[in-house]
Formats: sequence, C-alpha cells, structure tokens
Amino acid sequence: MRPSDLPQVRSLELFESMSDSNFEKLMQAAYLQTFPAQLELITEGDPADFLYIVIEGCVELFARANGRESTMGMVRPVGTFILAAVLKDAVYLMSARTCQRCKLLMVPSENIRDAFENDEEFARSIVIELASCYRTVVKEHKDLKLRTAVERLANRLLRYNDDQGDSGTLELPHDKRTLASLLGMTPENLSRAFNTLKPYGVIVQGNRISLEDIASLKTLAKPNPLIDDRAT
Amino acid sequence: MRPSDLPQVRSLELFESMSDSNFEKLMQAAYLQTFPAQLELITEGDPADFLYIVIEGCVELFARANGRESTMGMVRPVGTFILAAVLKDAVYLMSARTCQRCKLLMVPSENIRDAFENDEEFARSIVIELASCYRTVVKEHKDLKLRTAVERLANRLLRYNDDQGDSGTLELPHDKRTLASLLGMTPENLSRAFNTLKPYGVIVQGNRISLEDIASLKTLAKPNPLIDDRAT
DNA sequence: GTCTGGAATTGATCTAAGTCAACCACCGGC
DNA sequence: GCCGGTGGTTGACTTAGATCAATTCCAGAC
Repeated sequence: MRPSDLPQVRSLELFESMSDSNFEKLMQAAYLQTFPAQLELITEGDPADFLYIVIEGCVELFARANGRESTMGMVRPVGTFILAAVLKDAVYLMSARTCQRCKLLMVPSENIRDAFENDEEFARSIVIELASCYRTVVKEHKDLKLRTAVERLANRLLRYNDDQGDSGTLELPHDKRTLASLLGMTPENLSRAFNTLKPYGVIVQGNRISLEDIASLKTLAKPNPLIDDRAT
Repeated sequence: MRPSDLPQVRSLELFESMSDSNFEKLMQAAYLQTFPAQLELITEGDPADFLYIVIEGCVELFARANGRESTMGMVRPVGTFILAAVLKDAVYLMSARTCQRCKLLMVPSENIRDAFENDEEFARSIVIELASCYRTVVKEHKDLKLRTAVERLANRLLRYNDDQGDSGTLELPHDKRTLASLLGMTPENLSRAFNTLKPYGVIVQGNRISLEDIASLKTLAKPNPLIDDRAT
C-alpha cells in the first residue's frame, strides 16, 4: 500500500487511538486493491471476510428482496463499511458495488476481531463508531416513516447545501437514479418531486441545484436535527 | 431493588461478563421504579440521563415529526433501550412511553460510561450488543423499503408464530393500532391487510391468529433470513 | 343486566406514488 | 458529422395506501 494513504486511514476515528504496533499489524494483514466501476464487491448473505475502507472512489450499499432493489447508503473516502457484520462474525446484510473506479483497503475480519480482543482502546473506538452508525440508521428510518417523498428530498437538498458550504448552490453527489433509490422513491417520482419544489425556489440544472429561497424551502421541509443532523 | 430481580438483569448479555464488583457498583447507582401505564418516560431531544432496563411490563419506543407519530419498537423484559444515546452522551432520538404498568431499572448514564471506560469486558459486551441493535434496525429498514404492507404483515405473523413455538396459532403481542404503526401503516390498512391474507389461511379472532396454510402464506411473504431472522 | 368509551372494522373517497411508454438531451465512439 | 446508448423527463394511467365517516364490537363501570 502506498505510504501516503496510511495517515488517512490512521486518522479515521476508528483507528485513531489504537496503539502504533497494533495498527501496523492490522495494516500488514490488509490488502489494498483497485476495482473497476460497477463491480459487485460483496453480496448480502455472504460471510463477512473483510472490513472494507474506501480510500478513493465511491461505493454503493444496497439490498435486494422480492425482486426489488434499494440503495441503502453511499460510502466515500475515508469511510468504512459493514463493521457490524465483521464484529459479529455474521453474514453481510447488504451488498456493495463500486460506482466508479475505487481504491479499497480490505482488512481480514479475523484481524479486526483479534485487535478488538487485544486492544482495549480499539474496542472503545469501535463502540463509538457503532453507536454513530446505529443512530444514523435510526434517523434514516425516521425519515422514511415520518416524511413524504417531497419532504425527504427537500431536507436532503438542505443537507447537501449545508455540507457544501451553505452557498445556496449545491451539486448532487450521485446521479439522480441513485438519489431516488436512496430516498426511497422511483426516478420518475424524484423528477416530479423536483418540480413540486420549484415554487420553493429550487432550480435544477443537471446535478447542479440552486436554492433561491431557503426560508420557504425550510417551511416545507421542516428540518429536524433529530433526523437530519449528521453529528448528534 | 428486589434481590429476585438482580439475576435477571445480570443474565443480560450486556452485563454477563462484567466483573462482580463493577456490576454491583452499577446496580447500587441504579434506581428501580414502577411507572403507571401511558406515561411518557423520555422525549426525543432530551439529554440521555439514564439507560433503561425493562424488568416488568412493556415500553413503546416512538418518534414524532411533522405532526406525525410512529412506533419504532417495543421493549419487553428483560431488554434495554437507548444504549447508543447513553454511550455517545447525546440526546435521545426516540421517545418512550409505558404501555402497561412497568417496573424499570434506571442506570445513570455517567455510571454506564464509567463502567465502559474501566471495565474492558463490559466494553466488549457493549460492542456486541450495539452491533446487534444496528443490524436489527438495518433489517427493519430493508423491510420497509423492499416490501409492501401486506408482505410486511405476513412476515411478521410468521415470525410471531415461530417465536411462540411454531404451533400455527399465535397471539399478537400488542394491540393492532400499535402493530400497524410498527409495520408502517394505518390501523385501517392493517385491517384490510388481514383480509387480504384470509385466502392464505390467516384467521383472525381478536388478537389470536391462526395460520391454517403456512406453506401458501410463505409463498406470498417470501420470508428472508436477512430481514426476518432475529439472530443473525 | 345496561351503559359507555375505546378499539377495530367497513365502506367511500382521495392522494401519493408506482408503472408503463414515449420522448428528449446529452455524450462518446466511430 | 451521424449513430446509438444511457440517464433524465414528461404524460397517461394504475394502484397501494391514507383519510374520513359510519358502524360494530367488546370490556369494564356501575
């Protein structure tokens, strides 16, 4: 693995307070690999052999059932996925595929579990990480159960705007079909939802969106920190 | 607290491998209280002051937004709730109310976090517990995103039947309005969903249900271990 | 026993969202 | 330049599910 990538991985909250020697051991067991776009990395139901860390590119987490498919999340650098399955030594609950050419670090599950057994600090970091993941999913679940499609979109736009410096213009981080699935709707319905938001100052040009009247958008969206804030 | 309740709490996976002295310390800081039915114990947005453990009765977790309300889960003896908020020292994401008269053990957050800092074994148990919680919510999320209301009900019935000894008859563990909200639908729609399941051998008498043709019910429900199994 | 209030059901209607199909617009290959 | 493909949009229509209103069904109070 390129030494320039290491500090990035090290800086992940998950590994930050780990001892140097344990971190090194873990990294020596890991594989750094580059994958082409649109490759299915893991399939739900398979045993969790690796913890994945996205170094470059973008990975889509999705799930299938009854012939349907839904995007469950997107992971960008530097983020990890399927930690819970690795720790429980269980099967993956979600599948993952690359959206673009990706550089991924793969740490064998056993090594993660070893480190978890032997490195107290690491075990504690994992707790914080897992608690955060848990709260994220709970928020997504609330989003889906308590809001209509248009409200979900409006709040998502406000969030992207915040993430991107609150300038009133934002770029959609994924294509619209993926965004639609992420928000739990069809691409057609997303298109229509954008139209319903037009009177609230939402201007769409490809994946560049400008929010011309954030105040009125907010009266519609009713953003709620207990659903929309990433941090809390 | 009644000494007869202690072993029950001790037997929770969460506390099982904790040292005796640490467990005792934790329990001495805890309050055992009885609450009447329909009392709102905690409200989302409030700081997490206690970890709750249900000793007797039943607690409903729910969330509110935009004037809507939805049941997020039910906790029965012996189960805990809002562990993640306690560990992160954050605000609750969900509210909780008693469904019946309840006996609850309340452990101050600080003591939990102390124990987490000082008891290695406890920290590890928490990881497993959190990973399980996380996977449970992911499954619920998949359930909601990938299935129709009727499918969700069918699978829920199959699960209750399994839980209750696979006898082909089962009792709904909560009233129908709660079940409806839990499954993400209205009470009226739940009623209709039961009717749709009649041709598949589902007989409803109050909250006693019999499944006369499990095979055909399964062809409709298409149960999926990656959504329905509690264990994995 | 009767009365009463909440839960559940049923029917009629409405609405959000999905489906299907046609169309457009952009981009890359040749 | 043209062609073909992919992603996005639009329109017409269908459908799942919500809403509203009217009953019915209990279980508990008296």
